[in-house]
Amino acid sequence: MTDRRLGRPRSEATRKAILVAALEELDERDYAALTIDGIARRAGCGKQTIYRWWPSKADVVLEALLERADTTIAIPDEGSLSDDLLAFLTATFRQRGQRPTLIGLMAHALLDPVFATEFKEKFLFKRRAALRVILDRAAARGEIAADADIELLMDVAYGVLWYRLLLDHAPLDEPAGSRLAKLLVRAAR
Amino acid sequence: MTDRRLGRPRSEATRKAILVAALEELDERDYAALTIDGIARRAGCGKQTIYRWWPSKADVVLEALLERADTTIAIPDEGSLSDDLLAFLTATFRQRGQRPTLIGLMAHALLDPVFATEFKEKFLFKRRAALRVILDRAAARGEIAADADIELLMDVAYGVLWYRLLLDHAPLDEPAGSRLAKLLVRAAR
DNA sequence: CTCTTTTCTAGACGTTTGGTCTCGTTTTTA
DNA sequence: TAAAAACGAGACCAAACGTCTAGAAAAGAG
Repeated sequence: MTDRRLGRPRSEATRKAILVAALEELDERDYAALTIDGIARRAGCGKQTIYRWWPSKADVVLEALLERADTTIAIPDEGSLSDDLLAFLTATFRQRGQRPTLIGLMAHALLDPVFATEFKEKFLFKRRAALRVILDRAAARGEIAADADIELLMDVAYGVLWYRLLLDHAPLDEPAGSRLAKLLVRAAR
Repeated sequence: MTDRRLGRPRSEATRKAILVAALEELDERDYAALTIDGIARRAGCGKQTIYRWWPSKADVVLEALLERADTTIAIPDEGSLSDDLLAFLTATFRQRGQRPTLIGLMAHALLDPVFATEFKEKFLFKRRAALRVILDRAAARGEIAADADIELLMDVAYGVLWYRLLLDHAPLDEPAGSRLAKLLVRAAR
C-alpha cells in the first residue's frame, strides 16, 4: 500500500505543455480570442485533458501566471515606510508586461463568480497581504497615525494600480509609483 | 424638402422598449447570461432592429444606463474641498445598486477595445471631469498644494471606488466615502 | 394615389464555441 | 493479469452570434 492513487498518474509534462501553450496563445491573440481548443491543439493534447483539471480557461491562465511569475512576492524592509512603499510599488508597477493577462483574468472574474473567488484568494489577496506587512511594520514604528485606516490605504494603492491598468489612460511607471508612494506616506500620517 | 430623412422613421417606442428590456433582463440574470435574443424577445422586436442600431449588447446596456441615471452629474459647490468631496463621493457611492450593470460593462470593455473607447468617453471620463471641476476650484482657493498631482488625486478617488466595486471586499457606503474624502484632503495639502 | 425609401417583426440560416461524451490506448497499482 | 485512471483524437449537441430573407408598415416625393 502506497500513498499513490490507483491508475495512470497525471502527466506533469502535459500539464506544463498546457500552461506554456496558454501563455503562448495569449502572446499572439487577445484574451477574448483565447479558446480551449486552441490551447489543446498547441499543447498537443485532447480537450478533455484540460477540462479534467481546470474548470475554465481562466483557471489555466491563472495557474500559468502564478507559475511563471515569481511566486514569492518580495517584501522590502528598508527601515522606513517611504522607502518600503517606493520599493514595493515600483517593483509592482514594473510587471507591466503582464497587462493583457491581468486584464483577461479580471474580465473573466467579473463574469464568473466562481473564478472570482479563486482569483481573489490566489492572486489579489496575496498581494494585499504583502502590502499589509509593510504597513503594519510602519504602524509599529509609529509612522502611521493610530486612527489611520490601513484597509483604505491598501485600497488606495491597489485601486490606483488597477484603475490605471484597466483604463490605460495614465502611465504606470516608476515615476508614477514614486508619486503614489509619497501620497500614501502623507495620507498615513 | 425637409430635414427628415426619407423612409419610415426609427420607432422611438421600440428604442425605449429595448433599453427597458435590457435593464429588466439584467435584473433577472447576470450580465454573462444576457443575450441579444433575450432582449429582443422581451422587447417584442426582431433581433435585426437591435443590430441595426447598436454594435454590441454592451452598447445597449450603456445607453440604457446613461438614459436611466441622472445624466447630469451633480457637482457640489459647498465652498470647501472637504465638503465638496464628501458630497460628491457619498453621492457617487450611493448609486451602488448599479453594481451589476457597471461590472458587466467594465468586463465587456476589458474584452472589446472598441467598446472600451465608447465606455470611457461616454461614462468614465465624464465622471472624472466632474471631479476635476471640484479639484480645480479647490486649487484656485489655495486648498491644494501647488505641486499636487491632480490626475493622481482623481485616480485615487475613482481607483478606490472601482477597486471596491470590482472586488466587493469592503463596504462602499457613506462612512467609507467620508473616510476617503478625509484622506484626499490630507493628501492634497 | 402611387412610388420609393427605410424601418419594422419574424424567423430561418450558417458559424463558432463550449462542454460532454466515446473510443481505443497507455501507464500505473494490486 | 486485472482493475483503475489518464491520455490523444475527435464526434457530438446545445447555445449564441451575427447575417440574411420576406413581407408588412410608415414616412416623403411626385
